[in-house]
Amino acid sequence: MERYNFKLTEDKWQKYWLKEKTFKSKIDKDKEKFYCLEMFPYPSGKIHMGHVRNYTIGDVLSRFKILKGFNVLHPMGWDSFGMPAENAAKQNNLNPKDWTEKNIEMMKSQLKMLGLSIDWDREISTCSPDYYKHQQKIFLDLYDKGLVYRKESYVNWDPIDKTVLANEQVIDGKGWRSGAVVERKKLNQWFFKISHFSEDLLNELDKLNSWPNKVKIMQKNWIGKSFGCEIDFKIEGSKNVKSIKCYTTRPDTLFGFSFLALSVDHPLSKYYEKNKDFIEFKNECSKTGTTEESIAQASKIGFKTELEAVNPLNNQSKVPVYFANFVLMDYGFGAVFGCPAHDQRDFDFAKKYKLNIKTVVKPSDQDDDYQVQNEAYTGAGKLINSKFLDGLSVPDESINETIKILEKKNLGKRKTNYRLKDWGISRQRYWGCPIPIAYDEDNNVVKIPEKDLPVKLPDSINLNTNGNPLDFQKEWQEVKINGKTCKRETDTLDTFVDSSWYFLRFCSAKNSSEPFNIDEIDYWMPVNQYIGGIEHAILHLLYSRFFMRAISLNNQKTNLKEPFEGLFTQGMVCHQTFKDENNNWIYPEDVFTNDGKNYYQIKSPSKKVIVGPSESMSKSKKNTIDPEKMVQLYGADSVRLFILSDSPPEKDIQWSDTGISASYKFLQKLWVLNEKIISNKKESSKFDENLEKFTNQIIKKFTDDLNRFGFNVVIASIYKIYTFYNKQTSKPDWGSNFKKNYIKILKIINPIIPHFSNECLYKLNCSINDIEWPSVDEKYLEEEIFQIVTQVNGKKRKVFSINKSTDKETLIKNIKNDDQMKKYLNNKIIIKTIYIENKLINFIIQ
RNA sequence: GGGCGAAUGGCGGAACUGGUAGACGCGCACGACUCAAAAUCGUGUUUCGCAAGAAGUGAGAGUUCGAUUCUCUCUUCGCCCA
Repeated sequence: MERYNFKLTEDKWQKYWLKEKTFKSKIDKDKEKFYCLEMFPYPSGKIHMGHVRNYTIGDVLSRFKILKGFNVLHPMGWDSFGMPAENAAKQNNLNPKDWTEKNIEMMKSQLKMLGLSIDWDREISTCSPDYYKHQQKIFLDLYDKGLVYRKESYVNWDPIDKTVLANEQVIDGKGWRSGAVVERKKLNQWFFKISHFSEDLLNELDKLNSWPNKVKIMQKNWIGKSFGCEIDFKIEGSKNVKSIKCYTTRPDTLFGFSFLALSVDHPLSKYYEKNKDFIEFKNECSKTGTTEESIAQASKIGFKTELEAVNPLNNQSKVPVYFANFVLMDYGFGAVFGCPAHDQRDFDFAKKYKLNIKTVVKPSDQDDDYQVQNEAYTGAGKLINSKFLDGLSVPDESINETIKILEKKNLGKRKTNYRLKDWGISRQRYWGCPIPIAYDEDNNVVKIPEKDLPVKLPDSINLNTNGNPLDFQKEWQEVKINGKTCKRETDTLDTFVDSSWYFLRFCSAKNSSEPFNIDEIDYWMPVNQYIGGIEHAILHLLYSRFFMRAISLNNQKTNLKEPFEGLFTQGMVCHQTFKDENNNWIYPEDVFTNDGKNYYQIKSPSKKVIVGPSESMSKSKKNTIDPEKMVQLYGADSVRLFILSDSPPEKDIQWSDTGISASYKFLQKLWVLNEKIISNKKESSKFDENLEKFTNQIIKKFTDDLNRFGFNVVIASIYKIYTFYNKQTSKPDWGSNFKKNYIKILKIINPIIPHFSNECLYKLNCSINDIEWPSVDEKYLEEEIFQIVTQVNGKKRKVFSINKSTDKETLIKNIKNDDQMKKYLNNKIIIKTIYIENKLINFIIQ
């Protein structure tokens, strides 16, 4: 008997799939389509276990759907623009393109080792001009639709590296590389008008029934719809300024008004441009980053003007006007009214500048003389100290009533506001998609004509520059458009743009004349199942939803809004962490143990290793396991089996050595069983009903579990199958229906361990090319004998095996007469008998 | 600070709409094979108890004939946002 040689087998079937183009997808309108997509990887060098988990889940689903008769599209590509390439190239004096392409080759070969059912003919790479030329076309289309605009906006500026930083490069307000305190700097930048769809993006979330609730809630909060009021505050103390417009969600606290705060970019700031103190203040403000978090954490500072704002509900009350660092021009009108008693930020500000703090809301369990003490009260209650508003219940009634009054007096109006801001897409980087725009001598925007697309990145580039390398490419910048000499835009697009439409490109991957073909997206879209990490729950998914809407806007040919019908977010892959006595991380492969408790370093076995908690695999903690090594050691099918087996896919999974080796051993056992079955020459004429029942029931459960992503339970079923069939083959008579059922089993395990299953089927002379998902014969799902649980006062006492045809009265009579049950029931009055058919009887006694 | 989620043996986890808690795997124990070990195979494995039996799904309450599942309060942990 041969041992299972996974190397030969996996190699054989991978070559077969490649040669036969098994997973090539074509439009076939007679078949129901299924578009399965996993988030495409960034080509960072090698695949990691997170990829293995993500792509295994998608692969099992794809293969399952193929066997179920769907026309499956399962493509793969590379999210290949981005900073790591630029950084790596800088460090090693390489070209980002070469670095990226090398990584893609490496990762592609690693993905192929996993035996994924990918249609590689549709492979795309976002850094290729073949891809980004279409992206530039889409950019120009959106520009024509008015969904793209240019405005001055702040960026995070690293004053030492003299470069713009992405939000994630700002750590605790400092540049990740230089450690310098990050400043705000104003630049002209391009924006997508995502806010045009705020309401629609919010509303349509309800229709995404196959998305995790969690993700929908996160998006909803991100869009942040709020109801409030726009108020005009009368201003005194200046001839030039009559009023200031302000947005607030809490107009009901107007009687607690004690200051008005403006953004330093508020139009009013022009009157202070020459004021030395103001300039200094503005400089101080620019030292805070641009994220909401950094603004929230920065200490609140203000610059007092001589102006006073009048309370619209009480002309007698006038309060000072400040410029303050915590007010953003992007939100509302760049002006907020301060009510310190009921907003913590306002409270802090008022304390600092010794402003009036007047309580106007009291909690329901407090008296009317309630006073806010050490912190603002933001909860519900009743209005007090607010004259004609007194007694209104906070928040709903009070807000609505106040707005009504303000509207009646023409002092303000109801307004809906969104937290969602327009999407800034300019990046001051080389390794991204060039923005297809130029500027003429008068700095007017000129579109690059479609015939001149793509605007290619220059191949040779000096990356060791301060700021954007493209700014130093004078020759590249120069372009003639309609006879006029223009200068190209040197900013490139945010890489989130690349991934906002790649799912469309897969439908027409090789189409060189257009980004996608309408007939093709009509057939394949939407993506039926999208699979990826929760970290993309907000931005990537929201941007993609925006793109689909932007493309469909005023489009005669398509009105698709939602790109992803189903979404699944998988958990992370974790592993134990190890440290030496000097607190340095150690790789798991440099560690050994004899008892599973004490760990030592392989290089110096006398040195004990400190075992830390299991955390998500990361290079910095050195707790990574290399998938390629695992595949070489145990085979792809073992790796696939293990990565699905130990935890539900939406939760984190612990990588374990014993776990992977258990999967490996199990396949060996399964192989031995298969060999035994192949070499069996015994004939049987006796139909085995039990075998038929087991097989049908397990197929039913298997199918249901696969449909609901219960992979870990599916694998438990595979183990059960082994045990059953192993016992069956130990019997003298296996049953005349043995082989038929066994082949069904080999088919249902095919999506999970495809190489193994193919090889077994092949050895049994079964056709590999048109495997069908086995159907279930309903008549074997029903049992004639039922286990009926008998309880007394809800406590389980005995389990009876009962024939299904037994009627209720006889059943209860028989159970009451059972010797063991008599112990509990004799001399007791039965008050009530609960009978659940074929399941349970509960006697309630006194 | 806000939102969302989770908590079940020594460990990872299972239990569809409330109805036999602990499937399946790991680990462990014992046995078989072996001179021996590894590998492999078999049996057992929630806790207490010799047993009958009792307790038991983070803690406490509630609804119910019956709660891992539903409701409330609390504790701890995780994720996201701030």
